[in-house]
Amino acid sequence: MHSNVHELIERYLSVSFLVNKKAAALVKCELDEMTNDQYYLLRYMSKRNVCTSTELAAVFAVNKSAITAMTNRLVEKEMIQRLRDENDRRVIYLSLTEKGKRWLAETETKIHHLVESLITQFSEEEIESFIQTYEKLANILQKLEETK
Amino acid sequence: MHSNVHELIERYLSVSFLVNKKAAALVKCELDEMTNDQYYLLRYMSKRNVCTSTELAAVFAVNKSAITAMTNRLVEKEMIQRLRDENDRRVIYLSLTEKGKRWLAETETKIHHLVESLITQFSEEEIESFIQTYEKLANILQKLEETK
DNA sequence: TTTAATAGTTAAATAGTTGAACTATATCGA
DNA sequence: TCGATATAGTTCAACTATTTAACTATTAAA
Repeated sequence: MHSNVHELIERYLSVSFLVNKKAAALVKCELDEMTNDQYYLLRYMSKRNVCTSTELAAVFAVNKSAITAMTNRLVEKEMIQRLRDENDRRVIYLSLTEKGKRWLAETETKIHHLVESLITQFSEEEIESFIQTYEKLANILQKLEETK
Repeated sequence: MHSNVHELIERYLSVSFLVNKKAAALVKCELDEMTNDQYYLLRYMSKRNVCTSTELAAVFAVNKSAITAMTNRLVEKEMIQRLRDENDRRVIYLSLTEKGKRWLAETETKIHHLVESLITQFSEEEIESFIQTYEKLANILQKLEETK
């Protein structure tokens, strides 16, 4: 039983590494002139509608200065815009521009086709339970962070 | 049924992104003076015992010049060494030094404890079937690459 | 034996990241 | 109300990771 846990951990480390790298490479092929991080940033911002640097730093698990650099590049590309809060002038809201929304919509279509071609090779039950476990793991990681 | 697939894809994209970022941040905490990529590189090389730049480039899904840069840094840190093949003088074999082996062994212990604390929150059956699906996905991605 | 292919490196450019120091603004307690 | 403290975000220097194109060296193939 104990050595089994050890083996499961090894398998998990190897497979998660491999899938991450290969999936990132596939996603990248669909992103003309944009990077994977830029895609995920726009994707997250689009879901939240509006958000702040501090929030992004927490979600991406990086320093705020990394977010400043990334958002600067996205502002230059006219994909997002900054808007200062008039009540609390420390905070700056980030949101997608029309160009950013257009690009994201087109890209999401491509990425969905890509993921669909992979996901449909599994039964619906298998994928459903896979994602459920994955989401449990995400929750555990989220809570772990909150306790620190 | 069809809109369900769409939703599954969305859930997969969100959860895989989140887990990747949070897990990478946790792994990083255990790696003093080394980066996540450097850890995974040493880990892979250790499993293969000896390998080449070309092989690493394929596994990491990056250009060979990226591997040259990464291995240069690891040679500087005395974690790996280069050895030219005497039969085919184009190829250079990469392998861990004693220092590299020592560091990796210590680090693997830490990472295993980390993953164990997460993995043991699931039943053995749940983890087993999760990893099995994950491995199927890895195989699909591997084959997809080979056909290209 | 010229020509192809293969293995790896170099160099310039760009993206992502950290950590420390910084500006500006808001909040809180005496 | 004022002075200390906290919060939001930026700047800068240093570094890692990556790509693309041009390159060297070596091997294989016509």
